[in-house]
Amino acid sequence: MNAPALAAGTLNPAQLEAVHHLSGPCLVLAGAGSGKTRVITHKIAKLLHTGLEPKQIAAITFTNKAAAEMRERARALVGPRAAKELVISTFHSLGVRMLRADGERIGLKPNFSILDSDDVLGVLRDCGGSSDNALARRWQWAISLWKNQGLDVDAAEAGAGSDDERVAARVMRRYQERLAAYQAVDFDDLIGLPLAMMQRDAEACARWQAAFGHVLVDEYQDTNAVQYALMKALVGCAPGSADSPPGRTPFTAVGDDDQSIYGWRGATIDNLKRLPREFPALKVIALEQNYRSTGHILRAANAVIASNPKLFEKKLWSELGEGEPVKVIECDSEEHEAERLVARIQALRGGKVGEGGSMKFADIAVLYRANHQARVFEQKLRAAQIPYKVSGGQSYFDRAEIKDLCAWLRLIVNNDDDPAFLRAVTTPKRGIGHQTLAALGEFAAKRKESLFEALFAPTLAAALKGKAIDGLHEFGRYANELEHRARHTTGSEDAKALLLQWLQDLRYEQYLYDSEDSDKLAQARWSNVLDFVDWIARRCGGEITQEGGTFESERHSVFEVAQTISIIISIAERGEDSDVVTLSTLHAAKGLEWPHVVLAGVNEGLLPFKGPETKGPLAASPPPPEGVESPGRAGSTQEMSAERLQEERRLMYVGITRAQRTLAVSWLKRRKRGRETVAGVPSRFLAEMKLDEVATKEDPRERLKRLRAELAARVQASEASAAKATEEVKAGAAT
DNA sequence: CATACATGAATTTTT
DNA sequence: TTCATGTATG
Repeated sequence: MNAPALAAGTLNPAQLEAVHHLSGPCLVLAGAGSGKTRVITHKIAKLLHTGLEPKQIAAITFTNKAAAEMRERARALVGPRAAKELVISTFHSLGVRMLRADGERIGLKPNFSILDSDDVLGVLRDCGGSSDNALARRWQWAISLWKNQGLDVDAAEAGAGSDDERVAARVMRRYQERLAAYQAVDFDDLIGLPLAMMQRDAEACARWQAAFGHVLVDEYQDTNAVQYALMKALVGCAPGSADSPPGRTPFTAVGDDDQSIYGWRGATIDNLKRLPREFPALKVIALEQNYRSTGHILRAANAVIASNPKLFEKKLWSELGEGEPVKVIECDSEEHEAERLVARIQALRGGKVGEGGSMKFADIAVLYRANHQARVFEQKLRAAQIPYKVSGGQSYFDRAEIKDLCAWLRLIVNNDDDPAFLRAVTTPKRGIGHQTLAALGEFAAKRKESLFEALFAPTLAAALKGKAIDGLHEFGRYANELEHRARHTTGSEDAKALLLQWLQDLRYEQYLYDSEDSDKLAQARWSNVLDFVDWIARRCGGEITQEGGTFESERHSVFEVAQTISIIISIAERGEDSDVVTLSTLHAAKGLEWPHVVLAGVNEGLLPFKGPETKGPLAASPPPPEGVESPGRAGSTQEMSAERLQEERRLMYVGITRAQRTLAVSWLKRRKRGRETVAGVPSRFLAEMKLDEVATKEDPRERLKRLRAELAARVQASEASAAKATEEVKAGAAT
């Protein structure tokens, strides 16, 4: 992917300018497919060349995947030694690094733990005294948005406009107290607390400002207010250092306002608007040559985005020729859409669409607005025996069995991590039930201690029955022992032995088989667990055997590895190289590209998305009074806000610009709405694409072929399922 | 009253 | 797909 059309090592004039502007603040407006990663990596190389140490260069991204990719690209340019030392990390990892080093200055123990969003949800349910998941999730969203805007509890409370918001603010106050008691932080704190630390502690602030000689920020348009503040603090705009500015650290922000699609989670384009004002010396460079798409595709993209107000003028062009016209596909229903799509994929495979010969499945992507749209496509692709993957499927680390084990690791790393304690103490079940834990919780709360600390209090005996106490003590002793061993076990071999022993102690495998009614599922989970063990063990270093020999790498204790666990990337998306069609949401597709792209469900209401009601985190707008019909139902009377519409338009723009060679856009003439089907309206964005040739109707011959293929697929599918069924019966009989 | 099953509805996502 | 709600049954 991202194959540059230029000869290796060559940059176009705009790219060169961006790379060579080293002395001051620089904003690179990188249009889609304009070679932005190239610019960043070349700039890193250039900075090294001018004498900066690798560890003085910070490149900040949003995802671990992007960071890994960037390091990889940099490695090709500057070699493995330098690449390894470059500080290429996400905002969050950088935050962790800062807090582990200096968190104590704001009262955070160095071994604080990081709550993932499920943990947070649990704590919030607890704090709010509600078992309603949906409600807790709204609180979670609201609190996260507040934090992303840099608001603390007091500010949130003061700004709360509705009753719902006041409740959320109250829950937030208790939530923050809990976090402090647990010595835990949530993901948003990983940005906010380092910022607070720099603002409150001049010494640490100066040290971090001196640490970097240049700061690069990728996907700058996705930054939120707090991330921007942290960036400014790092480059020397923090209040604490105003008296002695020895010159700010130069920085490079790279982004594209036309691809800003995360406003709903706190990203703000204000950060782009403010940059020229707050850094008058800012050099703005636009990258407008596109190396990805052909003329028809690019023209459609430009035409759509032209309807948005412009922050910076920018128009993409390419030298790749006109290519194929964009195709519009009209469909009778979602099923019909999926079938026509399958037909198209088969045609592409046969080399009948576009000029190219045999296409790989991996060259094709189907993009849509909302996850649930994938369902029909999956069904039809399976029926046609076309391999596919769905992006954004739940990550490896979301799986229950992995979370179980992570809870144990978190607990030994930070004994005060109560959510981890609760999960670990109950998995596997060891006869410690709700009663016991509730009593322990009350006891701990009274003493303002964590659950684990309370465990060994001599006075606990008064609150609990002897048997319960014994169970708890047994658990506590074991956790302590495990912690001790984890601290002193290094190297992958010993680590693996320790971890396997631990699983045996827990009888975890047995537990999986007991709690899962299908043995097959239990088996799959157990194999996940073993993968996890291997993965941790590998990170403990020591002798590693790889192709090409055996290496001695730096040794880490299991304890150290466990400390980093919640922030580390999931096991790389294995099987990424396999030849499968991609199904993805538009959001998840950002930054990726395919030779052939289909945008599905480009309907009014779906692509400029319009929910049943206007939504904010807490705007679960109360139902209108009896007899009053609220606007914005089936009839599209209620207009969405201009901001919202513009973000939807940018989403469309992102979708279009994912395509390299061919693009098809499909929409539904009829949509199901509850029980009845209603007429579908093509998205306004379709008209905005200003396509001149439109081939919308299904050709009768194509239709015949599709029907025949569909029939064959059904026969095949039923045969396959029959075969599978008999096999399962056989397998069942065997066991 | 609690559990089992069916039915329907569904923004977008990372850390 | 998942999640929550409603109905029917014990």
